[in-house]
Amino acid sequence: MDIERYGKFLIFKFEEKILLSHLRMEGKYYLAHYENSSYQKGLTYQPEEEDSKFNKHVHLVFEFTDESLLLYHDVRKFGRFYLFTYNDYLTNPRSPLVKLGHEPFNEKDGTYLYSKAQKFKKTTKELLLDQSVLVGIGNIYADEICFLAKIPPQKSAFTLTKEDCDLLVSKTQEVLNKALELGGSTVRSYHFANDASGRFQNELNVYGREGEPCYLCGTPISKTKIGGRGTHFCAHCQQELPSKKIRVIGVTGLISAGKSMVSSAFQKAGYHLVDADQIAKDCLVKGESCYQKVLETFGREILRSDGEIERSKLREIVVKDEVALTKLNSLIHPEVEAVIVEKIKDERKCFLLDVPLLFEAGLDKLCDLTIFVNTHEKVRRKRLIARGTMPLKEAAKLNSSLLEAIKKMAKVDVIIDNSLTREATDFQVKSLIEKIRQLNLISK
DNA sequence: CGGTGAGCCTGTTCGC
DNA sequence: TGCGAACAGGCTCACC
Ligand SMILES: [Zn+2]
Repeated sequence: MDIERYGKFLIFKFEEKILLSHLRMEGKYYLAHYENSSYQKGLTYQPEEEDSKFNKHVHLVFEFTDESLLLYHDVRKFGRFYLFTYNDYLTNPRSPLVKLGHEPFNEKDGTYLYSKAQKFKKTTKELLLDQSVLVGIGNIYADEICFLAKIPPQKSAFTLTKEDCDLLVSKTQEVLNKALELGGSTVRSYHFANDASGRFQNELNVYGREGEPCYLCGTPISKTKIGGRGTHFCAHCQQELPSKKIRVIGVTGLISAGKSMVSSAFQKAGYHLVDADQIAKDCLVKGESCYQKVLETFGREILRSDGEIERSKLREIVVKDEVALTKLNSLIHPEVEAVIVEKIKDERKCFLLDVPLLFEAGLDKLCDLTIFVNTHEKVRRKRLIARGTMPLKEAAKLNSSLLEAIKKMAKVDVIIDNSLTREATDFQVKSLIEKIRQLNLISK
């Protein structure tokens, strides 16, 4: 006998009949055998123990010719069964299969989802949960998909772009594949002896994490109700872009987080790069704006024989002396800012400001949009979980630069996560650029 | 018509 | 410790 699956339905192909089975919330199947059966795999089913904790929820027992049993167990009795023939189970209007949408694994991109989204009156999350659009996405996974796609679950589905839908489809595949691989998500323990439970619950970014810090930005995860379902999201990571025209973009992030990759992608898209580090260097050249002031403050011992400032000496002083660092910054930052303001004057051009200390120097106020390039957070999280410690408790042990990073991330408009592959980062950047392009077209 | 909420069920958890 | 209320992974249908 054959068993197939379509969406959340199991299709039992008996000799003459088709039985459709939907487990709803808590339905489960157990392989079993009677006590003195020749078949010995699975658990021993003793129907005479009617009131046992387990048996009282067994509502159906399939007896097969090899004496194996299949028990249908469902605490809440939400599960449903439908009986059809081979002739009509795919076509009978009463068959739940006829209303089902596409299998997400077969989607090559977001074209189909986009076509559905445009006619959809409700939110993005409800679009994902609607089995007549895509099959197999439940409440946990809808939240996780929205999080990974950085789309607010409450966003009206018809406002989704084609790129949003591309991203949603690819994240759907990612989430469902991973969940299948790990045996699903066991979020409540209705499990009995010998029950295998899933492990995907350990991978959840938002579901069931209300009030806990977002793994990407540290913002406490929010919980609301959408379509009557508990809905979890990061109010910071899953934000819409500001609705003004975006001409000047500031990018920041820890050293070697991958900022250069982001800026080169923006340059390819026609943005003019403004490199604050380079400007700061240029200011210190003999005869330039900061040269004299820095010399007056730090003395002639920072000079090389040719009269130029030796930057490594300056760094040495500043690294161990916080007062000196503040002083140096107060000399350089206004100059850098003045140069940047001058450079971005041309209203017809778009600019990308690469500024390591974007917020510290107050340069975020020049930007229509700010981006933080984040890295290694996932790796950190994996380590924490592997050690069996709570991310929350460990938060205090984070090194200061990471703490700074998290503070910055809470201020920033967009976070690009560069912890995974180059391709993954590239995709985020490309879809961001496309989003900004669309936005600017509308707001013109 | 669209959107909301009740209903189906039982068990667990949380606050008083 | 007891006790009631809220809540739970899904989906349908009545009602406003
Ligand atoms: Zn976040």
